[in-house]
Amino acid sequence: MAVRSDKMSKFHPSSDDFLMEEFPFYWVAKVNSCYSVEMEKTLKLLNMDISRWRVAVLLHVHDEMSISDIAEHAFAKLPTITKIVYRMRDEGLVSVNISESDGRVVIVSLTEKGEENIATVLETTQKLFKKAFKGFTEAQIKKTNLYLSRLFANLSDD
Amino acid sequence: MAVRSDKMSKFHPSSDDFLMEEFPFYWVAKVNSCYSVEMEKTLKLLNMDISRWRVAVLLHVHDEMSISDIAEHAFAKLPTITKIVYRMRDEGLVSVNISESDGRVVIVSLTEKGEENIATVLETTQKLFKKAFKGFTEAQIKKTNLYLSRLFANLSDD
DNA sequence: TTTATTTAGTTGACATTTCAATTGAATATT
DNA sequence: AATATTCAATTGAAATGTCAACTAAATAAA
Repeated sequence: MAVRSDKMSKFHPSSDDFLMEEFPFYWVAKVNSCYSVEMEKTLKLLNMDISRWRVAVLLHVHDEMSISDIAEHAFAKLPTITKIVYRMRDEGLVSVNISESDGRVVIVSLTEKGEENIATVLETTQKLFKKAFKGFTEAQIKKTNLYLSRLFANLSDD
Repeated sequence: MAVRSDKMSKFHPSSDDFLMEEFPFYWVAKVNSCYSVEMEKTLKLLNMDISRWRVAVLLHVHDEMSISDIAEHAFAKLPTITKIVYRMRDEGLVSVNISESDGRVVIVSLTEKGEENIATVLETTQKLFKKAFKGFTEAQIKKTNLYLSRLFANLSDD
């Protein structure tokens, strides 16, 4: 037990022998940032950004979502998504309708223009994803997902 | 070759059998977001936020850094870091000096108050890190770091 | 049925982030 | 030495994200 906590201590920023490069959350932030920057390069050509992209790809996969569904899966707060959605509506990328079964709920879906737009983005970013996973086996990608999902589960466990 | 690209295709958002939960960058963003939210809870008690924390922990580890060094390691743009640094200076957390060897360079370091502050944060966030790594062996943490660092290397490789 | 509570979303004020343009120091070129 | 170029950092304007307070619909409690 003493040995185990000794070995593990270096992963905590308070430790004397702590190294940033050993800290998973450093790498998570670094990869996330780098991925965002690379995506932005492609998205800028289509007057999109990471926020619009996240919303659009969710709608591409799920067809119809409420504002709070989107907020949950796009990792942003409700007011943030509200504003992104109406920005995207003003740009003709999504359509916005009130749910028939529940008058409080706003249903968002991609317009034709939105679908075309995301198709272009997906086509263009293919190369990026290929490059990102270069040298990874299927098993390694799955393991990456597994470790990350476990970190997430641990963090959100109360 | 055909088999391999078939197996790998589901990790690309353009694929028909794509699932968000199989997409590493989805998990990266999710973990990053959840980590940030949890950290903010602790940091708020000390009038800090993620930005100040990132700068402070870098200075805690490296003692002295230029603005652009900080920008590079804190994953933010130069103007962003400039403003965070002077905000932190106004709050008495860091001191700011012009480099003696190069008049363009601004050297930033933690003040005593800044060090005290980060010590408190580190103490308080110990629990969070313990929780996050619960069930992880040392080897698994290292593997997580390895996979993430490989994703990063691939992404930033041109 | 009336009232209270919960839930989904919106709005305005505010802090923060970013881009584009700029300053000024250091280096390279002529 | 004079000029041009590059580099580090700063600034103001514009866009974005978030909190707190609010509206309105749905549900629960009285």
